[in-house]
Amino acid sequence: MLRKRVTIKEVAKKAGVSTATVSRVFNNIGPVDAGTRRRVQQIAKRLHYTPNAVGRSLSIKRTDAIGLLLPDIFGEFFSEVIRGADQTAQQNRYHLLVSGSHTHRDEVEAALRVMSGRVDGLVIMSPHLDAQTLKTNLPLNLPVVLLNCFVDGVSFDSLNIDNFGGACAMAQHLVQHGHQRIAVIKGTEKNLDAEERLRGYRQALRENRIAPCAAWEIAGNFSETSGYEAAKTILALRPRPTAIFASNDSMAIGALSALREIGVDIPREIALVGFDDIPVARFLSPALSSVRVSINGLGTIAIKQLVHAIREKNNHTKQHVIIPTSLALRESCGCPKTLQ
Amino acid sequence: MLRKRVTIKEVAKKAGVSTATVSRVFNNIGPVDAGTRRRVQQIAKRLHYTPNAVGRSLSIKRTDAIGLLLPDIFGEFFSEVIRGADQTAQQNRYHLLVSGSHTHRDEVEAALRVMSGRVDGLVIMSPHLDAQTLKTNLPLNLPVVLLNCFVDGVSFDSLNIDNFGGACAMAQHLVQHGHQRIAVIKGTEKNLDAEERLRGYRQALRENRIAPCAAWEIAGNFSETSGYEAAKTILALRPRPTAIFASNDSMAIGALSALREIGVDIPREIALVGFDDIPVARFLSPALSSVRVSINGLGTIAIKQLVHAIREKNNHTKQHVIIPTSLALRESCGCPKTLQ
DNA sequence: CTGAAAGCGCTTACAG
DNA sequence: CTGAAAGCGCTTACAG
Repeated sequence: MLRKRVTIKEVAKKAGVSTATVSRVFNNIGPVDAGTRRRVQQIAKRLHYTPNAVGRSLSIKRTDAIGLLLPDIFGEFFSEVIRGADQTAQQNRYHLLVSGSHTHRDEVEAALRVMSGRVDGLVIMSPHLDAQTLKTNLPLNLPVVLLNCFVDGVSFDSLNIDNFGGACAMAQHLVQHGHQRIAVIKGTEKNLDAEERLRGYRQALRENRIAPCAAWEIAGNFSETSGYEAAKTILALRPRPTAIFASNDSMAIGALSALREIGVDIPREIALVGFDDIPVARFLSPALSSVRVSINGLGTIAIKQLVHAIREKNNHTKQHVIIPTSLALRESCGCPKTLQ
Repeated sequence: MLRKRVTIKEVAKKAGVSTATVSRVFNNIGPVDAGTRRRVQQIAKRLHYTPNAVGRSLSIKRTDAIGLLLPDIFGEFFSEVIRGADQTAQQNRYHLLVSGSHTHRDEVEAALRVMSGRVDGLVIMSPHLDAQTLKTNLPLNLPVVLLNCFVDGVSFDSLNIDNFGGACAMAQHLVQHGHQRIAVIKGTEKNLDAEERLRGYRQALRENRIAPCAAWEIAGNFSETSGYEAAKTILALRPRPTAIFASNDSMAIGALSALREIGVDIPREIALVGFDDIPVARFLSPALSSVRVSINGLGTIAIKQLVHAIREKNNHTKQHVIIPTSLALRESCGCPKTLQ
């Protein structure tokens, strides 16, 4: 039996009051006679009335929700981001709405439009996105924080990982372990994180008078499978590299399984390091050395920036924050076993 | 400079047409003169106009969005669910809105209300939720699919993992390996998955004339840390169990790290198995045996059920689907090394 | 303490 | 091909 959704009107009618009164009851606002209140609540319950958020939002011009736009979601990285963001949103009395898996440009645009009407502000994590696309698809003056995006200008708050610094430090560390032939498994093409990490890697080599070499730079796309494939390619190189720098941990995990399959000893024959330090990294065997980023901190800080922007009605000086990284050194690069 | 959000009215005025025409242009509907269309588009672009989804939704009584309500999000499990759901939603031209980290009952209720107005249907994954709570917090006749929830009755579609069967089969397998003292690390209390898995474990013992023993049933909450703690407790038991059945992989990962820390050989001294078969399980060392569930299949199927419900205006016979499990047998229980 | 009415931003039969 | 007007479900000054 299909019944129409019950609205405030019907409740009002059945209770013999105006919609204004019902609204007051449901928002716990203004003075309402105790008896009236009880009657309205009873009727509402009997009718299974629940206020329609869309009507409400349109009226008050506020949604109390924050949107988080993500690229392809997989692995632990994104659940950590979501977790940090969700917690912080709730602390600030916002609900978090997540939308994911947008790889193609038109998907992103569609998602932007869908989200933009439903939230008071937006955290956007979308690798290749230009300012123009954002401006044409978002309402003027919607508070926005760009997470790991490459967008210049002063229109938006932004938050980035220190990819360059982290990658450079890690590659330096490998050199200090005595490695001279260090292969890198690159991240997704045209992805900002990927590019910066590669740049950091190259910089470290140069600083140590090692010429970067195209043969050592293997394509990858941040997935475990691509790491697996890349490792196989690397193992076939002659002379064989003695260390592998995977541009993220998922690819390092894939590489790890390839190396184990072939029976290569890590770190003795080949050292292996990753980037992100996802929670599972320390539980791998050998425990994976990685560039540590506070992943859920990413979510937390982005939401804090956004909440600030919303409170200021987006009328504030935009902030460009860079999150520092550190090295989590474990067995896979030859450092002593720890569970740091 | 704070400017008000630009609306359809302003575009209409600046373009010298009615709002109806602007609407037609933006929805690519009805006949609009090519010149008029171009003019409207130009003005809209110049003004950075983007249609307000809330106004639209209210008018057409449709949101083209589906909501996914999750409990605490962490680890790979949830990203996999989200991924499956997102993909399937997009295939059906719906946008997926995810809301997570609802543990307390009032948080869940708030989330239900917030979501319910913004979507055309809802997939709800919330371990302990009763039919009454759902009914009072959701609009009558909103299509809902319950994922891994324990709600009786015929009002909602539901989707569950065969937790009992999977756990029973895995415990049987351990017995076949010769284990007589099998400890179990339990999942979160009052969680349906947790209870069913425990029930399956006990059933297997009984079928093999092994008396279930309270000392072997260690508390846990599905997190890595709780698995770590539980393993320490188990190692102190005398006589010591020869196998550990963790109620999910995250806890197995925690247990793994505790065992390695103490220097216990897996599987020789203690066999270890998990549940879920998250992607990283096969990459652990030793590779983790686990009860395999198609996690992203969970998301996929739930969305398919929901889309069907929406199309039928919720006026269909409700379906109760149970997803089967299988055993992914690897090194950690003493089975040969494979990367299946 | 309560209600009539305007308004939030859109869509859509209807009439022209 | 185009517009005036009603309506979607709510909130909120304003008046009483």
